Amino acid sequence: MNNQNIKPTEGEMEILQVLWQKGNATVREVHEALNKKDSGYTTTLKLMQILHEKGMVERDTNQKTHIYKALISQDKTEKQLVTKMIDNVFNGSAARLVMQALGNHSASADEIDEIKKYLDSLK
Amino acid sequence: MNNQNIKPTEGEMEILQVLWQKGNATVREVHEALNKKDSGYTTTLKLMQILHEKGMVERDTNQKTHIYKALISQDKTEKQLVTKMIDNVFNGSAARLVMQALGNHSASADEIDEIKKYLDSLK
DNA sequence: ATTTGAATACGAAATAATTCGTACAACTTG
DNA sequence: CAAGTTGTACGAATTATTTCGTATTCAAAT
Repeated sequence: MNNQNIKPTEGEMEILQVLWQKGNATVREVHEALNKKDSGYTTTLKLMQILHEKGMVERDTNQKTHIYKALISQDKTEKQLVTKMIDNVFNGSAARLVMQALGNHSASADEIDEIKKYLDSLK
Repeated sequence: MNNQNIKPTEGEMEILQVLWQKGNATVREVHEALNKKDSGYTTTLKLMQILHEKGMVERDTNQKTHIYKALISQDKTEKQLVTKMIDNVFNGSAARLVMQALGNHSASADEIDEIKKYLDSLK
């Protein structure tokens, strides 16, 4: 089984988010998307280089300005993080996580409808 | 607003889990509950002392063997972690987290019903 | 051609988190 | 009471992560 140990750090996750959203991007694009006022350009660069070393992203180095792209799947990575949280924080109960997530009025009415539809589709 | 900055590390979270579950416990009880083969007793002790320094737990030191108890609320802490995950991993969409959680860890039919009821109550 | 700007490379400092070693105090028991 | 056991305290080593400084390269513009 393809049991790659995907474990991006928090900083790495932020970058992966951007790559997943944009498809591919340069360091500068990522850095600007993150809009971090507390850390510089070379920090973002370094993290992206580390992601590359770890095999989580690939890059096209044909041009001077390299273009990065995520190699690990967003879905798999999300699943892993959620599973870990369910186990570590909610003692294995997905339902508890869900209710905690919704209780905080962080979901809009539209989102709630979407979820209901999804629940129906599960049967 | 009581905006205490609760930010337990991963190791601290593991210990808090045990304390929330047991109500209160000694270092040894926590250590054994965690059943960590990769780190020793004094590591658990140290972490619990740090939790105390940070004000996240209290302890009764009347006896030689101290008795610890969580001071921060399980609910608030869970909310914070979930909110953080929604922001960091799911770009602010609680719905996406919920669907990831359900698609994965297939919740039981009962759990799904429970969640639906819960969704209705939110309107 | 020289300067300037934008890029990468990468070691190393700074910070955060975990783990351990060891000293010492307080029980327990033979 | 002496020896062994169990506990706390806590500095320091280790490991992980983030951040930066600086060298260097390449390309564009003067």
